Amino acid sequence: MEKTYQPQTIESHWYKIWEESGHFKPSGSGDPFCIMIPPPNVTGNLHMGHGFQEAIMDGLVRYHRMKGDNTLWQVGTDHAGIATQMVVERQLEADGISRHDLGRDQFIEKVWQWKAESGGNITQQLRRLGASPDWSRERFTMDDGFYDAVQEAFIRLYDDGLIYRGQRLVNWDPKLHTAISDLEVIAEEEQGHLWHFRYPLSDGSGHLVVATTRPETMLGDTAVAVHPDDERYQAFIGKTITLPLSGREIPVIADDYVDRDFGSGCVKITPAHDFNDYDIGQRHQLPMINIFDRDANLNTNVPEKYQHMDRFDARKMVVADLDELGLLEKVEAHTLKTPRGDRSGVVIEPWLTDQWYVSAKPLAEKAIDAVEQQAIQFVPKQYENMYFSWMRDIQDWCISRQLWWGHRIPAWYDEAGNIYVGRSETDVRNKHNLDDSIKLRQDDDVLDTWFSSGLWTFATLGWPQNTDELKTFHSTDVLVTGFDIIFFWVARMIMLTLYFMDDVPFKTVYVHGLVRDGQGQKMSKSKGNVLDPIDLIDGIKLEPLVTKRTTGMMQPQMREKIAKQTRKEFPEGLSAYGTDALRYTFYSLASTGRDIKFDVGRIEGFRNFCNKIWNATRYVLMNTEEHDCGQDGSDDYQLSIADRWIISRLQDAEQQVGNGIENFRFDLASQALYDFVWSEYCDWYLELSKPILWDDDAPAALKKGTRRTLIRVLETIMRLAHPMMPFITEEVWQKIHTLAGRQGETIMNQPFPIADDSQRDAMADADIEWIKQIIMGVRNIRGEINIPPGKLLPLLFKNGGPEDQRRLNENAQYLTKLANLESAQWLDANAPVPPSATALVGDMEILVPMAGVIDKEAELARLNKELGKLSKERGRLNGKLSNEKFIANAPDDVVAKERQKLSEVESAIARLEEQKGKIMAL
RNA sequence: GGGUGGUUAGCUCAGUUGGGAGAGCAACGGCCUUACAAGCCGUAGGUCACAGGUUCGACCCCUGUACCACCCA
Repeated sequence: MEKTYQPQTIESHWYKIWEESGHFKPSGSGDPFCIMIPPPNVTGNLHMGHGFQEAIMDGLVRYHRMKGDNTLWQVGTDHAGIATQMVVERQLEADGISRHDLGRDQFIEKVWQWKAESGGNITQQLRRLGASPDWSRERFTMDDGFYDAVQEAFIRLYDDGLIYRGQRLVNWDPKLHTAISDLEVIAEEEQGHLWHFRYPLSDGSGHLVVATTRPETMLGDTAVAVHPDDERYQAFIGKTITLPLSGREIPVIADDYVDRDFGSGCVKITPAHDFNDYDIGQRHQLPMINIFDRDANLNTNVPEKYQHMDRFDARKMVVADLDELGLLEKVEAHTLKTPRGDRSGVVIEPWLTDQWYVSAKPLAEKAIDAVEQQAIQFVPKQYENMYFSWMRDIQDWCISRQLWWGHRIPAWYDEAGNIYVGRSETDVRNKHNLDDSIKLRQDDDVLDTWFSSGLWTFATLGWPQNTDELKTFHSTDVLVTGFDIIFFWVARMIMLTLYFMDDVPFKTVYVHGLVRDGQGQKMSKSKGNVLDPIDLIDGIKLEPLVTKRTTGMMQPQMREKIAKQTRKEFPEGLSAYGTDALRYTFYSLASTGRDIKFDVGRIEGFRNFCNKIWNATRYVLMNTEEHDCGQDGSDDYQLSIADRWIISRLQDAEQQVGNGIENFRFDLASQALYDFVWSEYCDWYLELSKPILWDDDAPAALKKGTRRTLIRVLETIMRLAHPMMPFITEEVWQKIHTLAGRQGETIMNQPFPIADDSQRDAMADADIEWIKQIIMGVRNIRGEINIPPGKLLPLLFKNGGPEDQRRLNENAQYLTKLANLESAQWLDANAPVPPSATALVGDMEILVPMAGVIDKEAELARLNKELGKLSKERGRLNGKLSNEKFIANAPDDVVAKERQKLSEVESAIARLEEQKGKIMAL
């Protein structure tokens, strides 16, 4: 074996073998367990969020596979309407072609071509993370079967009266010319202004001052609103305003939506261009005046001088014109949340259009019930509140998009505008007895991508056919996802699945936090703080990293700052940490919080952990290969106290790791494993094995027992760790499993270790604890008073009981080796004691004679430090025990425990004081 | 404005019926000791955000405040 762990040489090797051997497919036996991957965007590249999510899912899937479950991890990608269409349009643009030049059919052809060439990027990256989904079942939301399922779903919902066409305000992207969902609108704080305008009353009795952040929309105002209880404006309610510039007469209305303390307390109402104003407009039956065209330029509903102007130019002109009329009262700087399209970056307009909607209320009722009845559970639980609050106030869902790439809406119109929904034009004609004399035209729009991904859990399993897979694996077990898409995806999956399957899509939703950088900042291209999981696996030099972070930026002026910051943070670039270390870092961060701060310092620690495992394996192999370690199942071996101890501790580790995974606490599982491997198996057990293996006089049966334990515990650790670190565990397991008496092709389908309480051994635990106490006591003396580590020391034992004496007799060889002793000698009660440095193990004193090695002052300092700690503890205990109420009220066992502690502390103080006196007297 | 989560060692985070504050990294001192210097040994470091309350006893339960983050309006 190499002397250090080299991840890159083993990862691709094992992944290829796993995939080719079909180990990712369901076994066909055992309880079904199924996870659906949240389908990544086909245009996407792997980011840290995917990395985290994949690590969790793969951990769960590998765990269940090892437990013997019939495990399916369904994989696939999402066609991502806007994103994909934009990618292809940009490519065409480079050749000077627009999609309109090509026409719809040819453009879609181009998209499929692009998908064939570049659409597999993200799935290749998933493989690098060690993900083990069943690739043979990979689906795409636009593939034929899925397309049919989506059409079917639309038609059924329409026929059942749950889909309708209507005119509403939508989030309109004036650049991409489509409605977009709330999820695709990013509202970020930007610096703007608050303009205060005087709106003259029609009766000439004065004016009202309205404040607005969007002056241009005043051309579409149809009212001014005040709060009904606002004393300042009572007299104005019911009067009218003559709207400047357009001269329209509009009413002053009262509505308690108005915030009296914001601006002047008077609000202009523009129902066609603001969501809140729309609601007010509905309540007061106000007319809606649409003043924008599809580019968000002003249309012909405004005075001629503003027509066809860009909205921002119009803003300037409106302000200037009002100023000139003496109607501009003041302008204040104002921070506001500006909605922008996350794809286009332009300001989104609320805009009145004809769209298709799903009636959400009837679907939501059952979806709320399912969570209330615990048919679906959220982990952590508090996300259920988020879900409920959204569900109980749900709005109808706009599902049409003005794009070409996507699931085309299966609706046809005749020339009179009648709507017919069906599987095809022929189907529609048959269904409604329409002959060829009636011209039909299919709706141009496609469906929201979330509509299709809402069917993901069952359409991937073959719905609408009632396939075996559907029967076996639906409903699925766990959905792993970020809280940011609870509304947009999770909630909609629940609604649609209940509707079509009369069943929940999944039983548990594990909601994880957002992966941020080490400072807690959201990772984003524009901030230049993005880490690519692949770079953490393979490593990247500084210059390529800088280049990567500074190319293709929306704001080139940031380039220098980002370059500087990157050079400062990663002067050496990033090391190649390997997949297992990356995954382990994710697990260690997978607690219940909402932010996952990814600190590069931590991944290094876990790469070192991999190296630790690697080197422990080297040690074990050196001592077991070519030896009888019971691999044939023979039982002529004897277990040492250390063997019994590590086996006992292993049960604890197995239990904690298993519990952690079952409860989605991968942080606790990974921590328990780390502690066991490093702090118990490596730090103590491997060291304790040496005195036996290196002792030529040790009995063969004892050596065999030690070898057997070394290899078998290591083999068990590999199985315990496999779900979290698949590669190194497979590599090591392949080298060691026959020595541990195991057979099999891969660790992937070996049994996951289950704790066995009969293997716990309280006596071994106590004896080893005693040994550790002594060794640590000697090491403390050594370290504190500067005795060279190589110096062999004589050690005396004083004032111990029979149990101490037994332990010393049985375990002297461990003490000698691990504490580097020259001798270990039991002192009788009245034997003379040389001046010594002392440590306490219970009532027993261990003594290192000072002659020649120990500095008097240093030892006094050490004793004083120890005494300081003890007397502080004594004060605390005395205070507690002299409190009568404590004695009266606390449970007896607690009181007894505190008394016991006090007596131990007092005895320790007495001994150390005595010791101190002796040393001072020297 | 409404809601949710958070505030524990210099940093990133654990702490599960209220009963002796922990880990990793960083720091300091000492070590190439035949698995591992990506290591070993030792040490130091915390009014558990703040203020009240309940309790014999509070990091933990209750109330309020401050700050941070996110969601909704």
